Amino acid sequence: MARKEKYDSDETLSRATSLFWMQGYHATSMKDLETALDLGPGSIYARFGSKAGVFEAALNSYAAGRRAELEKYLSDSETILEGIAAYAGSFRNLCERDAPSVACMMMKSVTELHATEPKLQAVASHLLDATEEMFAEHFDRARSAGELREDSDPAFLGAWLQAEIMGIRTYAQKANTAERVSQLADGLAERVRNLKAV
Amino acid sequence: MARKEKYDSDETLSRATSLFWMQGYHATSMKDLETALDLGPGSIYARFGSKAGVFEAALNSYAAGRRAELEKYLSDSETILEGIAAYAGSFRNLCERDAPSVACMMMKSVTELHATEPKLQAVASHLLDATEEMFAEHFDRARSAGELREDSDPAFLGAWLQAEIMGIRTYAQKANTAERVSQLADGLAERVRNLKAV
DNA sequence: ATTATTTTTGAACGATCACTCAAATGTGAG
DNA sequence: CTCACATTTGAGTGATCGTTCAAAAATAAT
Repeated sequence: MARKEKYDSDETLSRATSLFWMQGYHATSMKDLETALDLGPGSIYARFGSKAGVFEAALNSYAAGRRAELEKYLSDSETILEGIAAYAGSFRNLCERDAPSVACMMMKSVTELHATEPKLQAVASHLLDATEEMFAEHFDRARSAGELREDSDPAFLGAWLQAEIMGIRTYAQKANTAERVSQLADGLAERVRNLKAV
Repeated sequence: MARKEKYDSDETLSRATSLFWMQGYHATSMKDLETALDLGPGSIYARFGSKAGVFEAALNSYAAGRRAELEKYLSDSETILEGIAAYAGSFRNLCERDAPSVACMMMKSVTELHATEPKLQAVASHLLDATEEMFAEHFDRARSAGELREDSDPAFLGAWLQAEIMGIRTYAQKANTAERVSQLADGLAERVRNLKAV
């Protein structure tokens, strides 16, 4: 029974994510989504309920992708601290990536939607909190493993790392910043490594 | 000859700036502007030419305000480096301010408009560059005055400071971050002070 | 084949979008 | 008082906004 979905739902969602990530919420119209997803408005509303619903799903999918990214750096590194540092340093080539935007989608959303779409802004805010929490947990594990100085504050370091990354990614939105971005990312990675216990 | 303008042009511009700063470019409609400025569409188009024209004027006005702000901290401080540090530290109460947005308007614009309004994005990008340049010049003056270590790179420090501030201001867009923001701003001010020559 | 169920299609809705322009209004010089 | 002119007013432009929904199409069980 039942007709097949025209496209795999993951593929559909990832196209929506690209579009929203690139253009933001308000600048992306349903028409844009219809052409990008190659679906009629009815199909989109049947699956997501509203434009805001598509956005929320896209944002969650984006966050999951970023989570996986960090995990990869951690599992590829000898120590936890080195994993975090490698992740931080990975932003050195931010400007050369062919992503929909150099800025993080959660970050873009939390600033764009603050005054106009409080519910969606809250979703983005919570996802960023979860990311910060994740950073903090890894710092905490590193401390337990004796990699970090005893007087380190993992919760603060989580907030600090998130703010640092936000800074670099926002700075990278300016024109001709590739070189500086590399320097900034290198500097950040070094500061993370300098947290190491003596 | 000629009828008087209904309002002082500075007042008009500052209201437009508040609105765009708060809501961003795409989420702000001409209707919004008409009510906020208490002006008909004809008047607005006569003065600014287009919605983009209003935005550009608002952005320039915003940038001038920020420039003045930094100058104030510098003239109130004994040394140049201390002035910069005081400015950096001033973001400790970012969340308590009653500004239209905790995030910087240039920063919001450069991320929001990248894909959809390249001309306006370029305006924001250039204004941010001018700000970075201003930071760099002050660092350079500080170095010449012997306040900074000889091996300091003022141009890099300008970029670094801008990215740091961007990070804190974006982080502050999340909910319940007032305390963390204070810690981050204090930390930044301290790092600036640590640039001092030994 | 028929039926039940799911999905797609796309025309259409009222609201709002950025913007235009002719007419009204106010102002100071002569 | 009159006239020249800058400015405001606000109705109206066509286009696009997010959304709805009835009808068509596709699938799988009976």
